[in-house]
Amino acid sequence: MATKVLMVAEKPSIALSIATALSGGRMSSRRGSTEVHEFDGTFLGYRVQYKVTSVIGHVFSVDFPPKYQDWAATDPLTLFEAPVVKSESNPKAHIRQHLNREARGCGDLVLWLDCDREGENICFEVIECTGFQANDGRRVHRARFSSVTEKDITHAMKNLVQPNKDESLAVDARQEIDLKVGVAFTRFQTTYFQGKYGNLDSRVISYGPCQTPTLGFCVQRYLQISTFKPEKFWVVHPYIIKNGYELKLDWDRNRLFDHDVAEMFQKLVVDDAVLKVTNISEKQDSKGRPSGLNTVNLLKVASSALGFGPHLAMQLAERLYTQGFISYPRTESTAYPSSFDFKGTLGTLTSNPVWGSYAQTLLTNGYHKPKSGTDVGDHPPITPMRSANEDMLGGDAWRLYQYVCQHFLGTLSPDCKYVRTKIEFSVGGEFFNCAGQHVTVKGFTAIMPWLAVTEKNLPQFTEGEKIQILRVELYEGNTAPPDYLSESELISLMEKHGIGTDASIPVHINNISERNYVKVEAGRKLVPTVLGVSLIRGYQCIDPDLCLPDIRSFIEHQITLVSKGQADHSLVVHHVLEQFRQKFSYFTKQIENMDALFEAQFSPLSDTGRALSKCGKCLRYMKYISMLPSRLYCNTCEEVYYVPQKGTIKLYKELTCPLDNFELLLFSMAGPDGKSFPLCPYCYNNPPFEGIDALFGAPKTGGSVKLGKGVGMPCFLCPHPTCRHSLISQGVCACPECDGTLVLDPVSAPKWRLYCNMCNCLVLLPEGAHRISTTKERCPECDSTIIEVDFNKKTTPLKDGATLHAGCILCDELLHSLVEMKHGKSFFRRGGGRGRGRGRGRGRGRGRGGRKQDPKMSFRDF
DNA sequence: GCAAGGTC
Repeated sequence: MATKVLMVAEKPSIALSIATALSGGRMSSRRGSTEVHEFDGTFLGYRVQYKVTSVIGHVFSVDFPPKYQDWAATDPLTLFEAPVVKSESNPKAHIRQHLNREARGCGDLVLWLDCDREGENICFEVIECTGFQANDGRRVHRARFSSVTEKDITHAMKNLVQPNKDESLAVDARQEIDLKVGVAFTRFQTTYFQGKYGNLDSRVISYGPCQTPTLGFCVQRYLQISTFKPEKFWVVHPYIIKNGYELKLDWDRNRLFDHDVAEMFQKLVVDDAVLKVTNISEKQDSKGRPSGLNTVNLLKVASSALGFGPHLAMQLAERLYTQGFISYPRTESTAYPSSFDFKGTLGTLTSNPVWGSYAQTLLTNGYHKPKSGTDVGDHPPITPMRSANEDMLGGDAWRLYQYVCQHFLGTLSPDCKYVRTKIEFSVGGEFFNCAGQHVTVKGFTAIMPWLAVTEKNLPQFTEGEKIQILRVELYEGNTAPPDYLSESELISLMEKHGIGTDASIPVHINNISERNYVKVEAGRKLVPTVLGVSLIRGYQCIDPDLCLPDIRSFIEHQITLVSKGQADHSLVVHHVLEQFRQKFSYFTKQIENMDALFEAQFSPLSDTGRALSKCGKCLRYMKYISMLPSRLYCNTCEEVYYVPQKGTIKLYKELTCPLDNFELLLFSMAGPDGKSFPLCPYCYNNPPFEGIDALFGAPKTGGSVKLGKGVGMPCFLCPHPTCRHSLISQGVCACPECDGTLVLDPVSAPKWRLYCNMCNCLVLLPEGAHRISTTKERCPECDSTIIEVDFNKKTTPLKDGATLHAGCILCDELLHSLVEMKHGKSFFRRGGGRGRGRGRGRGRGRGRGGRKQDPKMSFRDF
C-alpha cells in the first residue's frame, strides 16, 4: 500500500500552485474546510499518494482565559502574570478538525508555510493540529521556498529541512507580550477616562505597541505645526532679459533673516547693476527606473496619487488578486525572482488598449533588466497577471490596476536621462545662478508621466559675458510650518521604524482613525483629534517610551534573540513583561498628569447627559450619557454603569430591581422592529450570579414565582427565544429567613434555586417544583414567612394536586412533612453565601498601586 | 469592549 504524504500551505492558492507544479496539473481536487488536491508521485524514493491542502493564515490566536475577561473584576496589573490560552482564530472554519482528519493515515507531513517567522509559527500550529509531534515514526518536513514557481517548488522538495522551533517561539513571545501590554493599558485607560468624562467620543481608549507609536508620528507633526513660530526672511533676486526672455536669478546665499543686511546686499547689487557670467556647467544626470512594486510602495502611491486610504487600497488589491488580474499583493520584496517570466507578462499586456503598444515596443526592442531591489524571500513584487480594461474592473480597481501595470512597465524601461545646465553670475561681490534641464531620454517616465523631469530651457550664455540687470527684488517671505503628516509619509515612517507589517500597516492606520484619534482630511492628511493629542502628550509627560517607535523595535529585538536560539523563550517573555509591568504600574500611579490634560479638554460626566433613572444606593437621579459608549453616571456616588450599546433606553414602569433598588430601564434595540428588554443597570455591570447576566423587575414581596416556561422575560443580551435566560420569570418572594427578597436564579434550571438579596442565602427548590409563592402565614416557631410549593402534576404523584406543600425552611417540624413525602430528606437546603460578596461601589479602575522603580529607564535588553 | 499577526 502506498503511503500518504500530507502537505500544508499557508493559503488555498499556494496549495493549488504546489499541487499543480508537483503533479504537472494531473490531480483531483475536492472540497474540505480548505480545498484538498490529490495525486500520486514519489517521495524520498517511494511511491506515495500526495494530499495538498492549506490553512488560512494563523490557525490559533492567543487570549486570556474567561476568568480574566471581566473588566470590572480584573485588576489590569494582574494580566501581566495571567495565563494565556490559544484558541482557534476562526472556529467556524474548522481548520483544526480538517487538518486532523486529512493527517490520518499519512506517514509524512510537509510544511509549505510562508518562509518567515509567522510562517514558522503556523508550521507548529499545523503540527499540533495533525498530531504529528509524537515519536510514532511519522516524519515532519519543512519546505523552504522563496517563490511559488515550479522551479522553486521542485527545488524545495529536494531540499527538505526541519521546521525551526526557535523562530516559532519568537512569535509566541510576541503574541503574549502584545496581548498583555495592549490589553492591560487599554482596559486601564478606558475605565479611568470613561469613568470621568462624558464626551471622549471613543468607545475604547486603546493602547498598543504599534498603534500608539503610529499615532505618535501624527501628533509629533501636529505639535511641530502648533508650536511653529514663523520668521521673516529676505531674498535678493536680480532679474535680467536675455534673448527676449525675462529670467529670475537665485541667490547663492539662499535667504537671510536680517532685513538690514539683506537690504545692504540688494544695494550692492543695484549699485553694480552689471552681472558677469562666471561659469557655465553642463552635467548629465539620470533618474532611475523604479524597482519592483511592493505593498508599502503601492499603499503610498494609492494614498498620495490615487487618494485611496491603505485600507481601501488593500481591499481593491485583494480583489484584483483573487480575480487573477495582479499577483499576490502582500509582499516586501522589490526584486524579481531570477525565474520571472518578463516576456510572458509583457505579452499579456500587449493586448491592452491603453499601454499595449508600449508593452509591444519593449518586447520588440528589448526590455531593460530591472533594477536589483531587495528580495526578502516572501513573495515576488506585485505585477499584472492578466490584461483588463476599465469596464471589467470598475473605477477604483481599474485605477489601481492601471498603476500596477504602469509600474511594471516602468521597471523594464530605460532610466530617464537629462542634462542639467547651471549658469553662475557675480555682481557687486554677490553670486547668483540659474539652472535649466533638458531631457534626452524619457525612459520610464514615458509610461509614468507624473514622474517626468520638467524641461526648463535656458537662453545661450557665454562665459565672461556681461549683462545689464533689469531690476533687483528684495523678496520678503515667512518661514512656514510643515504640513500635517500625509498618510503616505506615515507609511514611510512606519516602515522605517519597523512598525507593523505590509499586511498590518493599513490596520493600524485604520485603528487610530476608528478610535477617533486622527481624522483623514483633504489630500489624505492625518490631523490628530483633541483625544489623540491628549493621549500622546500624556504619555510624553508620564513616560515617553510608551509612545515612541522604539517600543516596537525593543520587542522585536528581544524576540529576535529567541528566534536565533540565543535566549530562552519564557525567560525573555518574563523579562520583557516585567519591564512593561513596571511601566504600567508607574503609569497608573502618574495617571493624574495625563488626566490634567483631559480635564482641560473634556467635560466631566456630571456635566454631560440627562437625568434618567434613580440610583439604588443614594436614590438620586443618575445621568444618561448617550455618546458612545452609552452609560449612566451617578454624580453622588461617582459611579459609572454601562448599558447595552446601539439602542435607545428609557425608564421601565418606574419599577426597581429587587436586588439593589436601582430603577429598571427598558432597552430597545436599534431598527424598526428592534426588540425591547428591561434591565437593571447595577446588575448589568455587577452580575449577581455566576453565569447570569442580569435580573429583571418584579414585585418585591407577596408575589409568586412560576418556574419553567412561565411569564418569561427575554434576556436583553440574548433575545433569542430559546435562550435559557429567557426563562427568567416574573415574580419573587420574601426570604423565609430574613424577609429579604428572593429572586429566581434561572441559570440553575431545571433545578431552580432562589437567591436572597439581603442575607445571601440560597434556597434550593425541590425537583419538580412548578410554582412557588409566599403566603401570609408565619411559621409559629420562628416567625418566618411560609413558602408554598406547587409540584407539576406530571412529576409528582401527589393525589391532591397542586398547592399541597407548605414549609418553613427554618423550622424542622414543618419541613419534615415535605421530606417524608418526597425524598426522605430535606427539600429546602440553605446554601449560604456564594463567596463573592456583593460589595457595592467597587471602583472601576481606581486605586491601582504601583512600585517605586523608575520606569523611565530605557528598556534593558535580555 | 482590549493587541498584533496571519488570511478571505
